[in-house]
This record gives sequence, C-alpha cells and structure tokens, in this order.
Amino acid sequence: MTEISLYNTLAREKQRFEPFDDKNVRMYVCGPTVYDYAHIGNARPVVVFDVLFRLLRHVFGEEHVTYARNITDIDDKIMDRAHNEGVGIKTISNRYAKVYAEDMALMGALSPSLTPRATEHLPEMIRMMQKLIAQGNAYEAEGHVMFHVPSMENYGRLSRHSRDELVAGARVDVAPFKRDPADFVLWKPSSDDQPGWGSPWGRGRPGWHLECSCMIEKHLGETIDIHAGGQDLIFPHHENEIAQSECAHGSQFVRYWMHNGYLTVDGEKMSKSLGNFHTVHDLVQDHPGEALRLSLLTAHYRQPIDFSLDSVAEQKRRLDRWYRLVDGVEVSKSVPPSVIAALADDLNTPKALAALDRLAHDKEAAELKAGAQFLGLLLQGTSAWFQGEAPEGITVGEIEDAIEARLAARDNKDFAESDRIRDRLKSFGVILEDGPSGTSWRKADQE
RNA sequence: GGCGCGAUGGCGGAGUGGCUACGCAGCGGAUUGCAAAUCCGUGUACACGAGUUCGAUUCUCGUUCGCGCCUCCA
Repeated sequence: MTEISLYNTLAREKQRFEPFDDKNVRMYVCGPTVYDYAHIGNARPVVVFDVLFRLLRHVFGEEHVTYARNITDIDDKIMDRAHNEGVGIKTISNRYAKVYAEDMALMGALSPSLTPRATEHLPEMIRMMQKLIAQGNAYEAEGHVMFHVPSMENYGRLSRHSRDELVAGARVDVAPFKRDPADFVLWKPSSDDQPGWGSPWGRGRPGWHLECSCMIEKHLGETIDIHAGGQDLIFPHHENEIAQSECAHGSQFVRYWMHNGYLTVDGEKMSKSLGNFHTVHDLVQDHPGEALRLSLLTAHYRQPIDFSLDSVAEQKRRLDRWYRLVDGVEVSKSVPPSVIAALADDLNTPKALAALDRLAHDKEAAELKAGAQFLGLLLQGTSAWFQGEAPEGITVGEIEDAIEARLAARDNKDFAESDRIRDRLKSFGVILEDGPSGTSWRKADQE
C-alpha cells in the first residue's frame, strides 16, 4: 500500500499517515459561511483538500473514505444580509450554498461525502453544552453559555498560545460575565427579532466553534483522522474545537491537523477597495475552471500563493499543450506512480505537475491523461476545450465555411485572400492552425 | 510583545550535503506560402555574514527584508 506522509500542524512535522481504521478513513474540512459568493482564496482549501480526498480514496478505496465539509448557515453575517434584504436567513443561506456547490464543482472539486448544516444540529449542540456544563468545562452567564478555558489543562496545544499570552493581549474582549478573559462563547442569546432556537438557557443561537465539534461527533465520530482548513483557522477556531470535543469526549479529537497557506492577489491581500477581489463566480465566467484549479495547485498547499490572472493564463497554456497531446487518446487504466508518489509526499502538487510535464515530454499521452484526470484536469474532450461554444458574432458553420474558402484560396496560391480570411476570423477571436490532418480552429485566449 | 512561516534563474515554483527539477516567457534553429501549433537547442539561480564539513543553495547561529495569526476571516 502506498505510504502517505502529511504535515501535522499539531506536531509541526511531516508524519506517516496511519488512519485510526483503514476501512473507515475520516476527514473533515471547514466549509463556507454562506452569506456571499466565495472568493478564490476560499477555493484554495477546497481544491487542495479535494486532492487529498482523491488520494485517500485511491489508497484506501472509495468506499473506505468519508469526507465531510460543513455549511455554516447561522452566523451574524448571514443575519445582517437577511435583515438588509428583508428575507429570512434560510433564503440567504440556501442561495449561497447552492452557488457555492456549483462554483466548487466548476473548480473540479468532487462533492464531499457529507455536507452537514449547522442549523440541523441544534439538539447535538445543546447536548454537548449540557455535558460540558455538567463537567465544569462550561457555565451559563446572562443567557450565554461560555467555555471556561482554564478548565482545560492543555488548552493552546495546536496554536501554541498559552492562556496567559492570550490574556496579556489587549485585544481580548473581556465581557463582564466572563469568568476568565480567554473564555469563549458556545451559545449566545437572540433578541426577539433575531433568529433563535429554544434551549435550557433561553432562546439563542450557537457560537461558531460549536457546530464543527457537533457535526464531526455526529457524522464521523469522536476521533477522526484528518481535520483541515485555512491557516487562519488554527486560532481560535480549531483550538476551540479541540477544547470542546476533547473535554466532551475525553479522547483525542483529531489525529492529523492540516492547514493551507494564504492566498494573495497581485501580491496584496484581496480586498474590494483594491479592486483585486475575485469571486469564483466571476472568474469561472471568463476562465476555464481547470485553469483556475491548476493555478491553485502550482504551489505547495502550505506555501503562500499569489494569484493573478496572468498565472491563470499561463496555466491555460500549459493545459492547451496537454490537451493537444491527449486528443483522441484513451486514458490509461492506472494512475502514473510518479504522480501518486508526489502527492503521497504531503500533497506535493508542484512535483506531481512536473511528473505530468515529464509524461507530456515523453509523449505518454494515455498516462498523462490518467494522471491529469486524477488531479481533476483534462476532463473535457480536446475540441470542447479549444472551441467550447462559438465566439460572439459568428457561428460554427460560418467558421467552417470560411476555413473551406481559405483552403480553396490556398490551393490557388491566392495567399492574400487566404490571409484576409484568417485575419477576419481572428477578429472574431478564432485562431486557425494548419496541421498535417487539415486546418483546425480554436478560440483565442482571454485578453 | 507572543506564536509561526518564508527569501531559489526574467516570472512562477519543487528539491537536494557533491550529480538536469519542471513550467511560462525570451533567444537560435527545424518545419510552414506566411503564421499558429509542434520539435530540437539555449540560463555563471539558490537574500547577506559567520560556523560545521573534503565539499552547503541544502545543516547551525546571526543579520536584513517580507508575510500570517494573537477571539470576523479559507
């Protein structure tokens, strides 16, 4: 069996991956809060951990891997949006959850095995809070339920923050009802006009750390193999998940923690005011999902990555070359070992891509196709990739007629006419290529 | 202040104690009516300073610069 090694944030080192039960490998990735379109940075963990999902299924068998990615459908940002639009939170969360699923599919991500929603797990959350209160790990205060951080001996293991350091920082919000400045919210009260659920502590709603602990407990169990997300989630989100789950269960929560690096755009943090804010929804209008996916895989997942439209265009050209090579080729039955080996080494996607380039260079088209498809690439037919739908202002029939007319002109050595036709097609964004088997056309690249 | 990450050729980006990464772009050539595509060829790269070593881009220490997190955030 292929040996997988993964960098475990908890240990701060690469470790051999040994699942708790190799017939039931369990992974969980923190999913979106559905209050708006996902941006390209949100897509990074989706794509890189999709590659992990594929690798685990390859090594352990599809039926032995369960991947859960949640939908956070209760949150103050969703409430704000719903309030502004004068609709219920379900309208907002359903709308953006649907778009999210569509956009991530266009990015080539497989659907997770499970996509649990926070609002469907209120009973589990209440039960976990009751247990934590009974054990002295949590307490009620003014309609809130707070987790009491000093009640957990080794709080801060993942982020390597000590409680003292946290308290020393002036940015800790010290609400008067907190017993300790580091305590965090499990449950907070809702006013009459806010969404809320009944609980032993009054009508309210959950804090955002609790849902992940409860959904994991319900769908994957008390101990799971892999929990992943963006680096920014290490603290406080994942730290607090550990606190909740390990105190509630008295057992190890997660065996391997994985965190992807941040994404910048044109060297700067993405922001609407800088004009470098890219939603996936917008990007997939103008760029092939595979080129977007590939550009996210060019860097190792733990490294920071700088996203730009130039890099998307560059990866589009790389895919062009591969697509030309695999035209009409039947995919190999087995995934190239060089690709698997690279991915098994802590998801080294740049190395896997180099292996694909090697196969392309060696004209191993069937192998290239198998390796690329394993990574969620080269999934279309070659003509669909290059032509897609006809460009604006011209039909496929007209393009084909023009190609015929140009061939006739060339046969007559009327190159002026031939070039005129080619230039005219070019003005519609249609590029001609004269190959040994005749003339073919493709759409010009963006920009 | 605390915790952590990084600095590789024009650009992107792996990796290694001594041996070509790879891709994109560029340049030269083949091919082509001309192009495009393709093929061949083409790069005194590893922030700086010490140290360890027969040998360091790779290990150690320091310096400089950049970045992330420290209860909204993938």
